[in-house]
Amino acid sequence: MVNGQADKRRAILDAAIRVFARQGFHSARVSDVASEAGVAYGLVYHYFDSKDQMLNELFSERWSLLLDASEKVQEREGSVREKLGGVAGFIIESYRHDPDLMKVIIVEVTRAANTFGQTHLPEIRKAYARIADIVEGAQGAGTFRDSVSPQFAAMAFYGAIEQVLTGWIFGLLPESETEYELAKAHIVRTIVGGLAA
Amino acid sequence: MVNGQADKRRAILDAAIRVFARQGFHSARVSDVASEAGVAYGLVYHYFDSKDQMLNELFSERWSLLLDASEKVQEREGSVREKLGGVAGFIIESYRHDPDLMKVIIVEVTRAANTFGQTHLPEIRKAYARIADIVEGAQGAGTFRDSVSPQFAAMAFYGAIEQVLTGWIFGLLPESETEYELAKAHIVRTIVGGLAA
Amino acid sequence: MVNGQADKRRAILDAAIRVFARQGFHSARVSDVASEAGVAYGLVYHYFDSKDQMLNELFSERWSLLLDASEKVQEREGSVREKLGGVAGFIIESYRHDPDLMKVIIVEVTRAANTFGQTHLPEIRKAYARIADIVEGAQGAGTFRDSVSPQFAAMAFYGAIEQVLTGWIFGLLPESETEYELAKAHIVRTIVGGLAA
Amino acid sequence: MVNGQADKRRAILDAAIRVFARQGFHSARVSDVASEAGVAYGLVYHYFDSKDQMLNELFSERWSLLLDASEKVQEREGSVREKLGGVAGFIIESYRHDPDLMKVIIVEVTRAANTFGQTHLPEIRKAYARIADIVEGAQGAGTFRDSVSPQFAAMAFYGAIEQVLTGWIFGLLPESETEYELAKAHIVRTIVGGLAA
DNA sequence: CATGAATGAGACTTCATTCAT
DNA sequence: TATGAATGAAGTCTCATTCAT
Repeated sequence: MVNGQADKRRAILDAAIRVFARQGFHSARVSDVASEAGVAYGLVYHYFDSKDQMLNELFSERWSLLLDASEKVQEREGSVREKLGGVAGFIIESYRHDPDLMKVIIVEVTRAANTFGQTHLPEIRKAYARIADIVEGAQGAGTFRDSVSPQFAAMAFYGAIEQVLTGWIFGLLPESETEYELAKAHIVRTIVGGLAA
Repeated sequence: MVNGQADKRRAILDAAIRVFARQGFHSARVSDVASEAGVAYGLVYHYFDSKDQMLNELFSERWSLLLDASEKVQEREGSVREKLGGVAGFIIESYRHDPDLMKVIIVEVTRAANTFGQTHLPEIRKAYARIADIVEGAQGAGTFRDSVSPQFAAMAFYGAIEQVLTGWIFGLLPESETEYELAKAHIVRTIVGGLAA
Repeated sequence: MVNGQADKRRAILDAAIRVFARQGFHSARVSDVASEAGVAYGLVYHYFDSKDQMLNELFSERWSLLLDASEKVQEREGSVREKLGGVAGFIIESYRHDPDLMKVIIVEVTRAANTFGQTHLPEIRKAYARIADIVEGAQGAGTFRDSVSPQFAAMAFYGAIEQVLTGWIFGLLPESETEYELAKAHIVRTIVGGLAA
Repeated sequence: MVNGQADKRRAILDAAIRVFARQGFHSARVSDVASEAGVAYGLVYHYFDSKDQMLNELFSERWSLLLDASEKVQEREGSVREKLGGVAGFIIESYRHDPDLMKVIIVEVTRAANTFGQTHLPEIRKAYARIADIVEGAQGAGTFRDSVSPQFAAMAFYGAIEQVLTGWIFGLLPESETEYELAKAHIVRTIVGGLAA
């Protein structure tokens, strides 16, 4: 069975997503992941070196998609709004597609300033840089005012998105297919055009 | 000596801030806090019931100040910009005053969706509500367009601020007295007026 | 292929010698043995019941040769010196022929007072008895003084040899073809004639 | 209670000696040591960093005494026989005083070519060097023939002693106060004067 | 014969918390 | 108040062994 191997590995990783999302990485025991996946304890260690490695892999797997998407968005022709909309859209789609995974990534990696955040800082930084590039382009073209640095703007933009996801995660913002679509537009409009009437 | 007591308690709390900021809450041992404070192991348990309680206290202590400030800002006369500027200003001043504490609050509580985040959700929610109130007021007055919900706008605004702090924490944004001042203005201008020229 | 079977089995056993010698029995994993032998994990268990059994077999295989040799030496005509020289010679030749195997035998069995040492005590005891018999014969013939018991003398003699091997194993004594030959003579001369001038 | 601390630490170390001697280091669980000492599991780790450290300390503690004794013996005036007798005597007395400890040292360290043996090789080597020095002195004085190297002679001498201890440990040689005394004399006589009549 | 995925008991180590002094 | 020894539950990781293919 050629997929038997890959399937179990995937099953463990998927179980890890659910367990990490539910209990948090630190409170999640490896045995929780194993039983969630319906496999024996030791099999987890057959496929992964450590509990940490699972989280690392989960993060990198998803984050590299985000980086690829940001890359493409930036290279494509289009207005700033379209480009920033592409980035926001991808992140929100990622959440829509697998909210647990995005929760884990945000809560355990992106904001975990000490352990995993530090480990993946280069990858994280790259994503911010992509956004900053977009802003910088718009400033060069005169579409954006240049009173704020591109890096600052990138942080504000990304932070706004992440916090909306956090709102959904914590149950502070209403969640629905419509809301997801609205959010994409709203985020960009808020950051680009501002809240002012 | 009536202050001897208070001093030791304070010393432990302050040590906890430094240790939690440096190592993260989970990696920090109670003994680390004790030795950072220069007191004996067991004394921590004389003043606090548990390791968790220290973090809870640290959070609530600071967060209540934020709530108070938001309250006052809202009640005071002034433009939306001034009000939002007041909130952003208070948060950034909090970071300027004690970066370690704000780091701990953001990393370990505000974004920790499972444990402490859940515990303090009511308090956290209250802060978001204050911001939403300000937005709602501006929408009622016609100063803000009402295409986005006040709650959504509040999240975007707060998220932008928090991410700027995160940028400082991670060393992704330049940090200086000037930068702090600029940030206050930039955040409000970005969210209220947008990035567009 | 009747030898295909035997070959794989032998390959595993030989690999075990190298791995046990390199890492020690306890630190050696069955998978280490398998990969050293270039066979699959489970095949080890096709040929052997357990990890222990490999060591047991390794020991018994070699030790029985030593017992046979001691037997023959004892029965043969000759002086005590020649007989003891025969025993010492055989042990040193064993080391010369396969140092890893002798290292494993000495380190993991002969001196392992609790586990394998106990298991193989009867076989080990037999070897000491052969040496004691030789000494006893010499004492009966008046060639050796009888102030020490044959058992005691046997231990001293065997211990001297084993420690010389240990010296080679640990790199404490120089090792070369010449040294091996010298050692054979020196050991016997030292024990029989003493160090005194 | 000023000795309370030291007592518990000692008790654990002493318990470790008994447990390691009985079950062997690898088969001994830390919990076995703790319950043998009558203390809680965790207290072992209050006093020692690891299971290994206990063995290391046990070894070094005793071995340094042996080194000191060898040092003194060598410096003292006296014949070679007296000097070698001093060394053999000290080792045998060590065994008489605490057979379990000597068993552990020999079985788990002195002959454990891989882990602990390697760790303590410098200390072990020093002891052999002391004996070699004595032999060298006797060869220089013409008391000993110089056909064997001092190092070789030292190994043979030390090996003979250690094997006698091994004989006691394994129950292969009779053990009694008288036997201990006899052994001291016999070992030296055997190595110095030889077995020949 | 051969493979290597799957199992699960076992052991070390950590560390929050308690307690005697 | 203050100390730090003492407790023991909990969790990660290892690895011998089994088993389905």
